Amino acid sequence: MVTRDDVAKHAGVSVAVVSYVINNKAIVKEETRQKVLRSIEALGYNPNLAARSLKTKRTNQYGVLFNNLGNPFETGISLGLEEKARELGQSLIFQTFLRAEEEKLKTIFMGRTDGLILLGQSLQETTVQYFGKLGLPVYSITTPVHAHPSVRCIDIDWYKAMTDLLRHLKELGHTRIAFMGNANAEHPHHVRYLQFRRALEALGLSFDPASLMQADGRLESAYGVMKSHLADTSRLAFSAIVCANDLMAIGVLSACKDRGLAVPRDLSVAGCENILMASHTTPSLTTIHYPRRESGFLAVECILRREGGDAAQEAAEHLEHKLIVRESTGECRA
Amino acid sequence: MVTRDDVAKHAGVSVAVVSYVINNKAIVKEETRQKVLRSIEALGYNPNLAARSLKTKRTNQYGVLFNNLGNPFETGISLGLEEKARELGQSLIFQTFLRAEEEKLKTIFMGRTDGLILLGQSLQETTVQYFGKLGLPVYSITTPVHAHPSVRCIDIDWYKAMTDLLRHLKELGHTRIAFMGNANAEHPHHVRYLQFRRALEALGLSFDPASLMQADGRLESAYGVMKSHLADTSRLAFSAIVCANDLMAIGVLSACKDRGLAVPRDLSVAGCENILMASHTTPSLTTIHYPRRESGFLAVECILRREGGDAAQEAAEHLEHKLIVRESTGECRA
DNA sequence: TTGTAAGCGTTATCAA
DNA sequence: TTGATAACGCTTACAA
Repeated sequence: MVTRDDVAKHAGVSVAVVSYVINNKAIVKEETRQKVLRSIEALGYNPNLAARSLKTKRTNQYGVLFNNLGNPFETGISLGLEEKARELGQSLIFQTFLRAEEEKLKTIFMGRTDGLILLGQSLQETTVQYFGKLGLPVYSITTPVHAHPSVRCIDIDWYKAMTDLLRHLKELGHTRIAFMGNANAEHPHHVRYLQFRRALEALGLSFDPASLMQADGRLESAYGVMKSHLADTSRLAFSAIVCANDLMAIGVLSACKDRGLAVPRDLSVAGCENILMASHTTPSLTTIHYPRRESGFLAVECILRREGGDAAQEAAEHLEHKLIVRESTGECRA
Repeated sequence: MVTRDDVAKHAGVSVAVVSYVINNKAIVKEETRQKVLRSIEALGYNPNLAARSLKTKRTNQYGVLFNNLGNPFETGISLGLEEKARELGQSLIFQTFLRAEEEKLKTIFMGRTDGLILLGQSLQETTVQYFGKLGLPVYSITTPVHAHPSVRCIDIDWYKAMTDLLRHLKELGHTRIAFMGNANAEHPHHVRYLQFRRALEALGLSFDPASLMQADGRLESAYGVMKSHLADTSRLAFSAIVCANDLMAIGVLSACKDRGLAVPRDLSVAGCENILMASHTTPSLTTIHYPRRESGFLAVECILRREGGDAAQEAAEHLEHKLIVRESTGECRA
């Protein structure tokens, strides 16, 4: 390996000067600077990042915890994260978050990371404190970590989003609207459920608890839940269903197809997130667009500047959702 | 930050002993070992990974270069990589590969990586040599880097896979079969195209050059190409089409739907890879299953053991594809 | 079985 | 404007 010492020797200067040149300290005489640069080029030298990190206490690496990269929603955010990180000269370490291995995070990231970005997880008290003590900022996309105000959250305004979607359904004549998703407090979809309920109420519609379809976010899960629901029920208690994400909506579509239910004639189906597939299903899916790339951008920008909560929150307010009306929602005929 | 020195002081031993304990050197007396462990626990100590890397020249990190994580195929492989890496205590740095920034890889990964895993890219001569000189192994999934035998490639046997698929189509009576994909030599789909042609020939079928539909792998691209092809053509010159990946096949399905072409009645459509969506389109998609997770496993296992080419190649031969017949292919009626 | 001390490749302080 | 040199936190001979 070519080290800075080799460069110094080759250029006939001291090791310090090489450092100065690399780090663009202005003090170096242009002539020596060129000499050093030529040596760097000639030897093919690249600074050892581990050594630099050790000295500077800065890694230019961030840990990204995801639940399931197979979910195009998380993937979309990751793409935004990666793009912005690269632009700003930062690297990302991607890891599946496993609750059982939360403790390991401390070990894995020690001295290797300048902060953490969560894609919907809720860390434990002690973990957050640990990183806080180390001065490592933690940002969360989509899921507020209520217990820890130090963890900043980046998300769209789900109340507004749900209001847009429900108003659309109401205008089509729907009054009995179901919800599919995981409504438990620890789940990332909890916020969506809560705001769905709030928006529903604000529009003067009531919610039948029996119309809460618990599914875990995966397509197969939604498919299974809907299929057995349709098997058990002679007549649906709702004319429209809002799914916490598009994957589940697609699962619902599949189940309806299997059971001979026509969408949107017999049932209107809406998703959230607007993943690519949402526009290529049959029928195509009405959904709420979530600015995934932009939220990734924002997270990296904020964490790099270590901006306090206010700035992040303010920026997050500019994260705009958008109602996308397609074929899967139609007039209520029931 | 708590360092090893703090632990040593707290436990009343020398720094070396702390290291011995951490690295499980057997020589430490059980009593002192416990004492040290208690101190580690009490202080909440975790070894600084940058410092360790600097000393040991081992990072337990691997760089993963992808083209587009938005593609579920790459995502699937990444999930396999991540799962196995975590199991083996390794971390992954994910980066989009940009040809224009290939040079930067040397800088970004210097001293921070034990090797590179490519998801379909072809690195330049100099880059490969650079990493070779550093002793960093490079593995490629799906795309052989012909110029560099040192870069090991992990892939399924596309000749066999295409033969299975084409035999299926032939049995349905198809003789005029189109191909959609990027057939250029540098593109990851090139292998699929080549083996498609070989398999076609081996089955005694001929290929009409006009039936090569160039699309870049994305759904939208395929959709556009197919749509304009259908607009320009009064009568299709083929009765079946094989797409180099499922995304494009889904785009073709969309285009057919838009143009009022019934699949598989008017046209049989097949994809490759068997992504999740392939079983949820209308009609569902006939395709070749690619063991994405397994190929990710294999890549990490091989790169960790720094296994030579033969072992990797042999292992890769156990990577089994599988023909999945669904609704999108049917009897030839033309 | 434990301790001392020399590095790993940097950065940064302080003199020169 | 440059050059010594002391860290950074760790591993690992080698000595004790």
